[in-house]
Amino acid sequence: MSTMKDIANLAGVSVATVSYVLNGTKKVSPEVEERVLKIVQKTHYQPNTIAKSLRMQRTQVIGVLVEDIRGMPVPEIVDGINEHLEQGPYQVLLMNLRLLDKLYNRYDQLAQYIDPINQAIILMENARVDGIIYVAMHDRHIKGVRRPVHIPMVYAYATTDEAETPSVTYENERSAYEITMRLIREKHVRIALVAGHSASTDAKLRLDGFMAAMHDAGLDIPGEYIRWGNWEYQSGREQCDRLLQMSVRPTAIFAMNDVMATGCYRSIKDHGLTIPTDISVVGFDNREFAQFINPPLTTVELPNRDIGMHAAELLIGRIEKESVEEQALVLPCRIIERESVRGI
Amino acid sequence: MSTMKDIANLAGVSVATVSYVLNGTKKVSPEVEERVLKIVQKTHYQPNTIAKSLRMQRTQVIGVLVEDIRGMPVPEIVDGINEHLEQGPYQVLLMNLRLLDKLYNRYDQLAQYIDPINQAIILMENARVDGIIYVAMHDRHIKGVRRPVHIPMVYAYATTDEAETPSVTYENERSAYEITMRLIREKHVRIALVAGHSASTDAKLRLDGFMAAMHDAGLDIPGEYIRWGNWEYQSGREQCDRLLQMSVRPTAIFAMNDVMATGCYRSIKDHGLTIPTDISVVGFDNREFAQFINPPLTTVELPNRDIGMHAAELLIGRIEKESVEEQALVLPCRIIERESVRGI
DNA sequence: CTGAAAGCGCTTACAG
DNA sequence: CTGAAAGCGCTTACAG
Repeated sequence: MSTMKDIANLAGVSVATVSYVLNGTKKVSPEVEERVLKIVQKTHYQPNTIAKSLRMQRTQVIGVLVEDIRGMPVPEIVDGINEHLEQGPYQVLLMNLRLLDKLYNRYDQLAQYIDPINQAIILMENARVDGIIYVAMHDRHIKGVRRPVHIPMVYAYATTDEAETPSVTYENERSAYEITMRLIREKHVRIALVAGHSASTDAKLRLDGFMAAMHDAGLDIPGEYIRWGNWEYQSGREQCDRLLQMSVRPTAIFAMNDVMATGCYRSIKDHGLTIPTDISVVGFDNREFAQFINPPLTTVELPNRDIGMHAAELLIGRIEKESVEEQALVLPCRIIERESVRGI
Repeated sequence: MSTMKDIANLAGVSVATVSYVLNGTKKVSPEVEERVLKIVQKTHYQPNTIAKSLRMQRTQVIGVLVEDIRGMPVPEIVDGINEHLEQGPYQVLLMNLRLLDKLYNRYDQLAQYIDPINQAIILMENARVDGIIYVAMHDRHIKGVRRPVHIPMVYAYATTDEAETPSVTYENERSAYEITMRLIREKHVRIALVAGHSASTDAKLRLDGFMAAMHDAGLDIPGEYIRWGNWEYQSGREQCDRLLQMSVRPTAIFAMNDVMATGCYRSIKDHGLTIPTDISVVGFDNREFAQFINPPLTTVELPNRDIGMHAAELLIGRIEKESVEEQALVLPCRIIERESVRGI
């Protein structure tokens, strides 16, 4: 691979001049410029980013640290980051903590993985990334994570109380409120909740939203209508079984995620009932399969790509010091109306 | 951030010596070693990877170029790459071509995106990655892509005729053969095919497997039993509708992917029939939802993570010149037995 | 308008 | 066993 020195020799100029014409950082006479450019073309010269980074003390690389690339919202968030980055010169150094299996349904136990997380951050610092985006798998409050020195960091899909560290999440509680209201507006009164794992922040926020909607509508919630699952299919099915064995059945179920909603579908079918004729069901997440199941599921779409785009935007803003924008963005979700809800 | 020079000054030695103790590249007297290490601890010294890369002429970074991070097999393949890389010192520079929407169901049109692909490869070369893994979204034969200079490249989930360029794919045709045989072993005779988009390599390979199995079993395939869809839900539903309106209906359907299989589910339900009592259905891909639908779908699991792991292994092997292993790996799939098949 | 030179932070022959 | 020095490929004051 040829270097600027090669170009300089061939063109009979100094490397400084080559640098000036390549970067347009200084006026250069047209003849010299043309001479240099011709050689550059001929030799297919390509700059060495590493050398440039060392000299400039910035790499134009941002570190993206994901809890697990397979985690539900993660690819879309990363895609959003990439989309925002398409405008600029930044590249992405990806580190995958691979915590999916380890962390699954253990929302309280991120603490024991703080070491590998911090280790990854140190590696990114050593690689001299210009900034870091931490991409979580759950809407969690993260603490104890290393604060990188001299470079900005932003949290996507999670929050932190680290000062000066922006985060981008979504309207978890409000969306639960809205979709519950959706049911209430259809005149449902006996509405049951199939909740996620009780230790998770998501479950708490969605529970709050549900309760608030019911309260605002003046509706009663029998204690036994609140069924705690663990986000998994099987728990959705089992908790729905319980609901359907009650003497006074609910007419609508809010499952806190689409997977558990699918478990409810199964249970309802097993009981010889039909959705939405006999009972309405709504989910949360708008997983791809929500449109494929029978009947297609009304659910809440998360703004995953927007989370990524905004996280990247906040980070770049800090890197380039243009602005220290709002600290904690909370993006709206969208209710996707399908065929699993019917009025009373 | 402190540098080796700082450490050297504080310890009263040369930077060479600091480098020797940090990397263990030369014997150093125990006293000096201890002195240096103490300073390193105290200052929290961390090496500058960029400087090291420039000097060593290798970055220990591998470029991962994905057609789209949201594409079905991609996160798992990337996860496999990461898993293999956990052993070593390599990091990942991720470039996301974001071709999902552009390329969806346009299997013949990769050619028009060759420019951005090659541009991405050049950027990776400039970043001096030690090697590149190209991760495709479809089992395709890729040509015309730039061959990076001086660094190895391997294709994951696709093949190429570029000489010396290894690829890792899966047993597409053979798996279609196997799952068709699965149906035949259950005494099905009237087996229909809901095929993917006719321009895609996947569809061709799976068709070949299907035909071979039918042929080997001495079974007849009425022309109208071969229904061409386009991989999408709606096409699965429509083609299945056609099948069910025939005077002699099939007793089993092989849908070339799980999404179209789900379309078949819908169609079958609409016709008042039941799976698997009235008709058996099998899919391909083992998408997550295959376990959630009613009844759970028998399908083919792709070795996505293994593809990533092997791709990384092949690449590292070439980078470190340990071996020039087999050129084209083709990994086996696994049939996942669930409840959508019944014997006659 | 152009170039000589310093320097980013490392590693590694080479000399002692 | 230790160190002075060159050099990886760039950018950028500084001088002319």
